Amino acid sequence: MAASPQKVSESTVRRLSLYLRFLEEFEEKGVTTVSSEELAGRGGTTAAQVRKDLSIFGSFGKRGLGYAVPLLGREIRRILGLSRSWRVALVGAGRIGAALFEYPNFRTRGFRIVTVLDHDPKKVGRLWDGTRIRHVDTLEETLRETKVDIAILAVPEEVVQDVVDRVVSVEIKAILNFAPTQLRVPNDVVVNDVNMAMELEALSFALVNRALR
Amino acid sequence: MAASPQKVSESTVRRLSLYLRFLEEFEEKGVTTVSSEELAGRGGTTAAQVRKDLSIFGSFGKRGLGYAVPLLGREIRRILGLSRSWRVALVGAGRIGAALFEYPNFRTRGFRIVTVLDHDPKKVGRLWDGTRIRHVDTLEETLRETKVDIAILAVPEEVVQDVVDRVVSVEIKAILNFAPTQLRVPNDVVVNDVNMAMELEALSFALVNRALR
DNA sequence: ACATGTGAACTGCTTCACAGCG
DNA sequence: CGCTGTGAAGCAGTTCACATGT
Repeated sequence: MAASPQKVSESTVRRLSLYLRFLEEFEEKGVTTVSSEELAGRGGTTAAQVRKDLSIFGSFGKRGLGYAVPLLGREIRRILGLSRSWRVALVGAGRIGAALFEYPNFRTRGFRIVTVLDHDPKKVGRLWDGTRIRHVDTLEETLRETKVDIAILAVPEEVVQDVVDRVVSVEIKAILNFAPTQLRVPNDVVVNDVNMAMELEALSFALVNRALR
Repeated sequence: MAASPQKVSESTVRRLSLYLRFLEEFEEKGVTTVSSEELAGRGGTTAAQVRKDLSIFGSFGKRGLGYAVPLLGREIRRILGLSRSWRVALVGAGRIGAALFEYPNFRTRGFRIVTVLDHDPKKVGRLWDGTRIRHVDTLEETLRETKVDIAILAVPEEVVQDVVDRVVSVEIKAILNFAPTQLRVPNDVVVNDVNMAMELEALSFALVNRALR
């Protein structure tokens, strides 16, 4: 049943994203049915885990057969909220901002960058693929006018908390943060961090402790 | 004591990175001692968690007092393997690669990008801040010659598995992957993924399910 | 007196194993 | 018969609470 799920762990959500990607690959190859075994085999998880993850949201499979690829794809998209498109603001048009703007996987998943803001007067006014860069001083008005749902922050760590406070003040509830700083936000706002230095540090730890495994 | 730790969870390692960052902030402010309470307060964790995390590796605090900031910083750097410097190769000099190359937090933590590789003949031969871009065809020789420890992959998903296989073939044991693909590697190789589309999808899910919290 | 270090209790995620159903 | 869906068991990570040491 597609009933209201009780509690969904962060890891389950991440795996759903993964399954969706695999399903799309299967779909391209013209595969119409997959088993939990096959879905698990592709990535780092188990068949039981796949079934548990999906069962939180309903029963999408056919016993003795498996899951219908296009149907399961649709269901996961719906669960993740990807059947609609999301309006995204990019704050910070530096190198990271530029890379993100070009990143093809955002668009294909329904994330539309409708707003770009920057501090640098030399960049303000420029057109990026049809989107005019506006000054970060106009953040509040701009985000309101362009009806932004999600803010991506690619600004220096020194200013990121200021930017967050302003983003939160216009009722934005979801933030993707690229600055290596722990943000303070009200607890109805969701923040996801992409911390590249932290990822390298985890690799460093793994290398040093390679012996004990 | 700094004895051989049994089992260290991924989350503990991530939090150590975080603590280190906070310690550096405290150090800048001239604070000489912090309690687990203060370390936890800064970021999203608890005092008990801080003490548990640290106790895996030794006892670095003084009862009744707290932790000496510079000492604990040194210890965490040692634990994470950050007392030495790591030689890093950047494969892919596109937008994401360029952003990463400029990213200041890599250098300050001892990650030195000593090698840049790209596919595009127009980019090969260029100097990026003293590092000459070499053709990805020379990957094996170049990584060996430049004694690379860690490879950062910022290449299109269509080619990433090929690149991984070649990187693995020259005995590199740590990979930071920016392509939205589950990589196949031997199990003595550690891979960390930075999947920005997945992060946005998690935000999408959170927005859709905001009601039930 | 105060904050660490740590066993014990708890919570939640993962794996197991099998009943249920096409 | 085969593979899903799921309660129960197992395991890992977190929180609690207090003994320990300065």
